[in-house]
Amino acid sequence: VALQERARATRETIIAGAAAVFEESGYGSASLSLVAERAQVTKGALYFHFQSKEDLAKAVIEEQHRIVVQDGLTILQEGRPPLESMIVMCREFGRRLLHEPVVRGGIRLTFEATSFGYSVQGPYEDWIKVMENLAAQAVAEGAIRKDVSPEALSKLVVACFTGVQMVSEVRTGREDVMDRIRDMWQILLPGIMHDTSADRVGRLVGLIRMDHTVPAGT
Amino acid sequence: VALQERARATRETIIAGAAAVFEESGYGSASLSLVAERAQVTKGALYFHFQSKEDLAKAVIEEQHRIVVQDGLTILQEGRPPLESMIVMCREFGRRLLHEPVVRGGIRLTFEATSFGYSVQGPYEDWIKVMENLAAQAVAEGAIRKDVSPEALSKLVVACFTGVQMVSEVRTGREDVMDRIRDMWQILLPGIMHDTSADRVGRLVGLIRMDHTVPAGT
Amino acid sequence: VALQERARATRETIIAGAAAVFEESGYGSASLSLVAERAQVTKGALYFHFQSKEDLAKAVIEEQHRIVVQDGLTILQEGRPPLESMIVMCREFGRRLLHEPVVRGGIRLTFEATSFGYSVQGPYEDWIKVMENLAAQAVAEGAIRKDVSPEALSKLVVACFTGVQMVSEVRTGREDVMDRIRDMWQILLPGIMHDTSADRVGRLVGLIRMDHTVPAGT
Amino acid sequence: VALQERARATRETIIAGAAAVFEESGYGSASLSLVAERAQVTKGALYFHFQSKEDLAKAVIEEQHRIVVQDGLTILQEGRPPLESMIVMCREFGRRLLHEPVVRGGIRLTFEATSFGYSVQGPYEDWIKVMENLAAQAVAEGAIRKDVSPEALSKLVVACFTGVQMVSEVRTGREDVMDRIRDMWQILLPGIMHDTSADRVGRLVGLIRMDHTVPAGT
DNA sequence: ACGCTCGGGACCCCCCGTTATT
DNA sequence: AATAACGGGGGGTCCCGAGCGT
Repeated sequence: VALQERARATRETIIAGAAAVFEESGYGSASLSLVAERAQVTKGALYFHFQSKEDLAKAVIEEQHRIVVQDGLTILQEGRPPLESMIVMCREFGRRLLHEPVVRGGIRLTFEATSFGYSVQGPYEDWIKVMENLAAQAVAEGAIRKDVSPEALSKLVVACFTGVQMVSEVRTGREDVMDRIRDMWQILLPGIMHDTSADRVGRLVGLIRMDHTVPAGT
Repeated sequence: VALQERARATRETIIAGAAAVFEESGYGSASLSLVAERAQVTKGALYFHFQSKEDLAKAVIEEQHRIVVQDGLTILQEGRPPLESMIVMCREFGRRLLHEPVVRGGIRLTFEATSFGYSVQGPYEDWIKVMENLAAQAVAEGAIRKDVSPEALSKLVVACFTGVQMVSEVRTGREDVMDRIRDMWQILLPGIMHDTSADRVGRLVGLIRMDHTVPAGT
Repeated sequence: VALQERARATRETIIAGAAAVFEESGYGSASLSLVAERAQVTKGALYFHFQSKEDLAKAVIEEQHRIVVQDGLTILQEGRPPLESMIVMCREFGRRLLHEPVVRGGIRLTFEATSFGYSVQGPYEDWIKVMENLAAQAVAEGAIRKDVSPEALSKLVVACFTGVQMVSEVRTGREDVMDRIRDMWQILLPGIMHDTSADRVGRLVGLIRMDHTVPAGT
Repeated sequence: VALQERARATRETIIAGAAAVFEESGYGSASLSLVAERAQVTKGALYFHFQSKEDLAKAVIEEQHRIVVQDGLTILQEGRPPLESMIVMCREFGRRLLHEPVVRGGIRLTFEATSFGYSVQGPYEDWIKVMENLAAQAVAEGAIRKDVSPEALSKLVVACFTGVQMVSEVRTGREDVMDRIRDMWQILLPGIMHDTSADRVGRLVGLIRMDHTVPAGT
């Protein structure tokens, strides 16, 4: 098992290196030589753990998805009100994009998935589904107005978050991403909430702060 | 001058071919050989008009920007109410993404700009600025509520549109992009308008239909 | 004829530029684009005057040969003693190598003649023949000993000069070429002259000084 | 270690092929494809052993230098009189130029070193130094006259040999190189030796014959 | 006559993603 | 899992000619 343990560690090192290189260069422009160098591994090791460049890219995406899903589950288990959960999930995802290279690389690969043979529909459907459930609960609870379609809202939240994060990347290298996420909810909430008092909106928006601690574990 | 005319035509053919290839494969995985083949041009011609692959990618992005800016100017000249202009701009951009290969390719390249050496901040700032002006006018007019920040709103609209379009690409190959744009405004408008009556909101959202004709010229 | 005059000037400009580029890069690594740029001429002009890269290289060699032959004739017409003529010819060739780009380029091309299809035997035979005649005269005159073969001596002088100049190029960028030519004769003369008194040798060697004027015309 | 052995063999095969191609075409006109073909190796192998064309050219030069230096050491160890050693070294170098492709290629590259980024001063200084030591010893011994400068003589011998060999290459494809080397010493010796009797000179010049065996090993 | 614009293909060097062999 | 080697294009660009001005 000691060997297996070492293999697992190597594998993760490679994924981390690959994520970094893919994030910088994109799939097509990334070179496995550079990945090997970054991960302090020979190409032989690389090909021992992954069948191909595609395979490696998929592994990065999957690892990224795993991390984000794990974050989501943690939040769900905290038993917050559903609308609050939606907001906190965006916050945590934003944080991962700021600090977790694997997530950064995975996200870039997600939008280059046609460069290799990979469908990223699954992860998106997953995330939309989670948001839709929360939205429906929030409507049932009365936090969100009854004339708001949970389906349309969930899709919008996911899309809007995606765009906010990407435009932040392009404009500021994601420096302002947390601020933009807060602005997003600041504008979205008055359009969907039942009680649009500045107080209630402000309390929810206030959940998005940069000085919160990152949840432990990956 | 006949020569110059031929050269211009060749250049445009190449840009069109390049846009198509870049859209399919992304920057790094695109091959100039394929571009040449697609554009029915030899590498010699390609080399005559563009110094490098980077140069070609930049030309595609710039051509895309040119088209979109032109669309925006046309809309501004139609003298619509500002909020309506914002919505119509999104609609027209969406249409371009559906039907104009150069715009599709340019947009993909925009998000891979770190693969080659190019800053795409400019175009984004431009677009945000236009939106901000319109938003400020709409606030002044009374269409948008006074407690909505034109700055934050414009950034959100641009980011949200970006995300909507990208997620639509990933999920449905952009088949549902016009619907998602309509949903976006359907949810945004009640949060920012002064008069949120279903009637007023509905009339604005109704501007986004697929059966409108595309404005002539590129 | 005015046009022809312009053409001739252009042609010579091109040869000068080509010589410079060939000297720096060698035949194979030289690019006609760079030649055109150096000569401030378009590729069209270049191809009007020369059929091919080979053709251009040959033109440079021939121009170089023409210059050197012209120098030789001038020296012969000065009516010096034959051994003195041999020495002065080496001196003048050395000067050309220091100051005349066409000669520098031509010489480099001479030793890369197998890279393009060109035989440089002719120029060498010419030069050896001239030297052989002078050597024979010097023997007849009694300046050179009778047991020295004019044939062998002439070949050696040409070869030795060639080597001296090339090694000087490699070692010092030809900075010390005149000194090395003087050393060459300093060592050669005592082995071939009839009267090897330091005085006579010194007088001949003294002909090689850098402060002489270059013969006018090219 | 078996692997390393194979790699070493491959590397040497490549160098040999490269030397042959460089000799025929010169650096700039040589193609790595042809090198690979000649050496019966794929481009991948070539890239594995050498980083670039420049790198390959340098390796050829260095291998050539190694061979020649080795020859020189062998001769020094034979304990001949110094002047004889100088002559025998020229003879052996001449033989290498006739029969050893790596040396032929290396020498051509030496004079095209500005085509790639390489300084060949080192090898020349080395050789001059060796010759200078021998010349000084010969002067001390009384074989060479005291008024001959070892420094100037060594430079001339190296330069003269270089020229003799290059002119022989240009004029006869090096067919007559051994004869020209003999002529060179035939003319040089009477100018530098103490005892210029035909007997002594003839015995030394007689060392240069083509029917001697080549020293074993490379 | 002289020259330039534009484009045609053919490689070239590089190096990449991959596979044997050990 | 490291060493060694495989081929196949990758982007680039070179040499050159067709066609049009002047």
